Amino acid sequence: MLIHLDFQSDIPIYLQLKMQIIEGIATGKLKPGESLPSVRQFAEDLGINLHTVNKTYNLLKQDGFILVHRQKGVVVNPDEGPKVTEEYLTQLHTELRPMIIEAFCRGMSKEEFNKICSQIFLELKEKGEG
Amino acid sequence: MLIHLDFQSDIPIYLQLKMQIIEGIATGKLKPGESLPSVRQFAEDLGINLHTVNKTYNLLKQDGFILVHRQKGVVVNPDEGPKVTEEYLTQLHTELRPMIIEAFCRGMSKEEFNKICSQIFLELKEKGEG
DNA sequence: ATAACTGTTATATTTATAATATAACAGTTA
DNA sequence: TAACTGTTATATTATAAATATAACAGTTAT
Repeated sequence: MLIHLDFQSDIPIYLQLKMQIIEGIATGKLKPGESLPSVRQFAEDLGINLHTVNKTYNLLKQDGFILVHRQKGVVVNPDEGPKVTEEYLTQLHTELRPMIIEAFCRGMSKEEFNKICSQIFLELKEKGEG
Repeated sequence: MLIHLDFQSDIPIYLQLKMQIIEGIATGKLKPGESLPSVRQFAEDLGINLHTVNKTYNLLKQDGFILVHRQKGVVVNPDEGPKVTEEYLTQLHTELRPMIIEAFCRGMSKEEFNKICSQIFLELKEKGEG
């Protein structure tokens, strides 16, 4: 699993890492049941602190993307991953709203907006198949 | 212009204020050419610091949503507001990507995702007409 | 059993950002 | 002259991110 962290970004490292792991799962680079490095090994590989990786793992565990076995270590959820819950929909709506408000204000139509979203969806699908 | 700030939110106040002003412009509650309170007056009304309002105004000015005349004070851009620039599209894409990755990972189809976006668009349109 | 590993927890420190507090400057307006 | 405008500067407080060390409890392989 190849990770690239931007230390100059205003996005916290633990969130960058979380996103890229989710992307790995989404595109199939990380298969269900596949192991992830230990917090110490991953931290060393990425040149960051153990606690930063641990923070990321805790978030992913909380969302149901990964499981933490006392024996097997950290593993991509081998069963069904997290689904579209009510809680998630609320969060998604909260995050989308301000973005759409600005898009609307700039004169972007919902068709244009949806086109951009669809394109990102297709890119993910292609990565998953390719 | 009615503003509600959530001091418990993890979203910074200056961003909450920025979003709500843009929403006001989007929904027509703030008309082109309309005046906004001075930094001091607005800060007093909202119970926050002068500099927090100033930070918001500077961001809105930078994006072209408002103008700052030495005489007239702060005014909603009376001409055409900011449009869909290349820079904006890049930013939008960067913000949308992680959200769509998670949606995709949770098994949400692009049709479902677009439906949610469309609904938010329609809500804004209704507010603007109503 | 000893050693090396696992996630987890605790504590402390450094760094960066958000927000506030005062103060002042230059220009405008009544 | 007095009261306002945005702007700038400086300092302080509060919070979150990231790091540094250390330890604990359980597992695994030698």
